[in-house]
Amino acid sequence: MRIGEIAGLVGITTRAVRHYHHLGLLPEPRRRANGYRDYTLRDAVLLARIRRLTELGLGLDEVRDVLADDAGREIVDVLEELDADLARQQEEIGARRERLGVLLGQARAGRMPAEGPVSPGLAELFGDMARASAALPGPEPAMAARDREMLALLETVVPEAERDRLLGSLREMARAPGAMERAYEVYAALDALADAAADDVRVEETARALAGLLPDDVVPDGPGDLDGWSGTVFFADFSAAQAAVVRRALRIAHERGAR
Amino acid sequence: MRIGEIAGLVGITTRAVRHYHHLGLLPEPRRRANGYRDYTLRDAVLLARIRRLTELGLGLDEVRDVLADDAGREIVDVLEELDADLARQQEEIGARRERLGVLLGQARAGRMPAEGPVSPGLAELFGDMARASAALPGPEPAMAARDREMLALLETVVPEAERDRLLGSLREMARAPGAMERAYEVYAALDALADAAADDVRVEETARALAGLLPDDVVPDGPGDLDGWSGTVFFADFSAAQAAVVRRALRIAHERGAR
DNA sequence: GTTGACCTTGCCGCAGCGTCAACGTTTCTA
DNA sequence: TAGAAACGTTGACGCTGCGGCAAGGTCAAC
Repeated sequence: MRIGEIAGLVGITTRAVRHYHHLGLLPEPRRRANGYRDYTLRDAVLLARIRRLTELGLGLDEVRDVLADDAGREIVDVLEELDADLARQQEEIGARRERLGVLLGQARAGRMPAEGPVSPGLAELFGDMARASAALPGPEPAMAARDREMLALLETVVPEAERDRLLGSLREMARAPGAMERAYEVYAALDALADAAADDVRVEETARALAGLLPDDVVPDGPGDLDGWSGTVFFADFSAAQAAVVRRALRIAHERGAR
Repeated sequence: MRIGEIAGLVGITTRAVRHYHHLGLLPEPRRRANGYRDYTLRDAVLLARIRRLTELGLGLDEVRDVLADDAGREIVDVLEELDADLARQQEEIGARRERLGVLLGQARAGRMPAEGPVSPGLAELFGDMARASAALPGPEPAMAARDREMLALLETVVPEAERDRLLGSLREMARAPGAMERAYEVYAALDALADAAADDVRVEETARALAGLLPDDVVPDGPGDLDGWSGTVFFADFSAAQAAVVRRALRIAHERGAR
């Protein structure tokens, strides 16, 4: 048989056959006078075994191991490991499909947030925001979108355990009567401070309003938390007045928490 | 932020961040005086979106598509396609695990055939052979192992539909009373002809015995089927007498089938 | 001053082949 | 009998999503 014939017989490509030669999985057969490889039925038998093994999901080096040792002992280990691996993959895919299903539900309903895929809990919070915003006159404050971005970032940043606690606090806050309306007032007030200086007279009252919204347990451990690079980065595209509001609000909330 | 800081914040590696730059997924940020990349919070937000999307299983070019068009329309298509893809993968893996489970059962019972993984039906046939052989005195004829190899090859070679029919015929044949014993007599007789010439006196009776075992529908369409290269390959390491037996048996079975 | 932890660009490697390229051989057809 | 189509040969690059290493430059701390 020539290479095309054996490949067609076994149901693989000639390229794969040569690849197996290259890897030493299949010994090079004798050559004809013209240099063509000349295969026998035994090669086909071997190739068929290789194909069956690879179709199970074994890597080519594992195939080589299995073909090499006739112990019949090691193959059990390889197969068990492979099965465990496949089981893990199945679970992973299942989890992904679950998240995907939620996202697809949002996306189909036209409620795919611009922030990209987020957890169900956060998606619900964003939905509440959308409803609250729709009930208010005028366009949504830019700061609201910024806040959602920050929350989406926060969600991917914090570890799992803390994430649930944090999300819980947020949703609890959002469910408080009138909280959404007050939040949107703060957003609007912050928008109004987009070009203001740090000593603007509106800073203090906006900070108080913001502090009134913050749950105690989403406040960082100390007000010094936003002083290092994280602070400069965090406020990178805030106006001086906006930054001042946030700093002041955190300080107020922190003092309140300390009492 | 420097690259290590943003990478740590978002939970990816610096290498990945640079990779995203290279692919144009994430715009290169400004550089500091020393050449270091200087990231902002917006970059972190973007990176977090990228991470969430890749964790869903999107490829990086799909991520780029999703990030690029704000239509919100295309993302539904991408997600649906992805979900369908994942569903297909799950089914594939499930099928593989099923086959693997059968194999593991065989392997754990020490009944892993030397021919490698085969279908449950063929495995059962091989099991019958093993039992029949164990009940007979002496070692198993080499031709029996050769036959199993051929059957395993045949199984991977023929298309699905025909495979089931063929396996059915084989198992029916194997269940006929005394068939296994007669088969092993033929194997032994063929072994005995390993060095014999084509005109050996034992050829005719062995061929008759073999023909008596063959179901009509596993006989090739015509006896000419084994005359081309497939014949020379098929008989490549048969002795002249063994080849003669098979040819004669096929002819007998074919004539019988024609009547 | 020197260590150690950063940063820079750039290139190789991975699995399992697909896909040219550039060329020789065989076989079918006009 | 010539030419084209369909095979074969070796060799090399491409794909995904980065990891890892090399050979430096930079910065803060001891």
